[in-house]
Amino acid sequence: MQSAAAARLDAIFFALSDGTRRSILERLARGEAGVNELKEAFSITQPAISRHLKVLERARLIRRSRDAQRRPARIETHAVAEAAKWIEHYQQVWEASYQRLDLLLADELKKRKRT
Amino acid sequence: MQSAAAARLDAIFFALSDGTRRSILERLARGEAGVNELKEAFSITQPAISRHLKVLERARLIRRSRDAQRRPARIETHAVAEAAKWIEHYQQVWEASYQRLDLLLADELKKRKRT
DNA sequence: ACTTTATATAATGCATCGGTTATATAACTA
DNA sequence: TAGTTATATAACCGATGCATTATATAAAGT
Repeated sequence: MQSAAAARLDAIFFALSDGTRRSILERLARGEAGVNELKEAFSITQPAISRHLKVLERARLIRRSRDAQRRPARIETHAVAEAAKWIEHYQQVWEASYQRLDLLLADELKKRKRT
Repeated sequence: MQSAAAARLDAIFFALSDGTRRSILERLARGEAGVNELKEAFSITQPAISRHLKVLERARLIRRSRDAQRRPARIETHAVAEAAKWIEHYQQVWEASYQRLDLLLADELKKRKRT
């Protein structure tokens, strides 16, 4: 079984892998919105929007609240920060390895000059 | 039709949405590896590894080269930077909106104090 | 030429995606 | 209670995902 952290990253990156969902997030970053408002902005049906929101909710990229019949969605910042953290860590590991390689090559050059 | 940039982000985030693929990337961040070496590290079959590499290649998260029969994979840094950039931009937009909301609330408070 | 090694591809099975239409539910309104 | 509004859920469809096993290809070695 995967770790819980890995499963969360799965859900987050998967949610971000769809252009419509990223657009929804960008819309929500400017303020909360309900299903109907989003439906207008993206010309797909209401059920399609509801399902996208469910995916975003599963990844905890959004939270939903209640306002009479409306169930406005709003951004939850923690999840995307998790994704950012993974990327950052990954880049650091790569950077470290790249620098080691750099030294290795420099070393190799020195040896060749000597012989 | 989606923009080319959006399609690239789709591919990148999708590639990152699988734990095995992220692990492969982390392994590759420490140095190039061929299909067989990866197969040992992750207990899945060789065709499964080949397919994961294809997904990573499609997202341009890796490049492959040739070394006799081996086709070692290595990290390509540009793609993950694109993902990082989207996240950063998104966070900034959210931050801006959050600050506007802050001001709005502060304003609202002032009004209430006055009345 | 034959064998070995490394990898790719095809065929298959089962699950999930992303959209649709049709229908159900929940919350308010007259 | 009946009607309206906002959203959710179910059923379906065609496409795709991810794993498997079996087979093909590419490059070297003998």
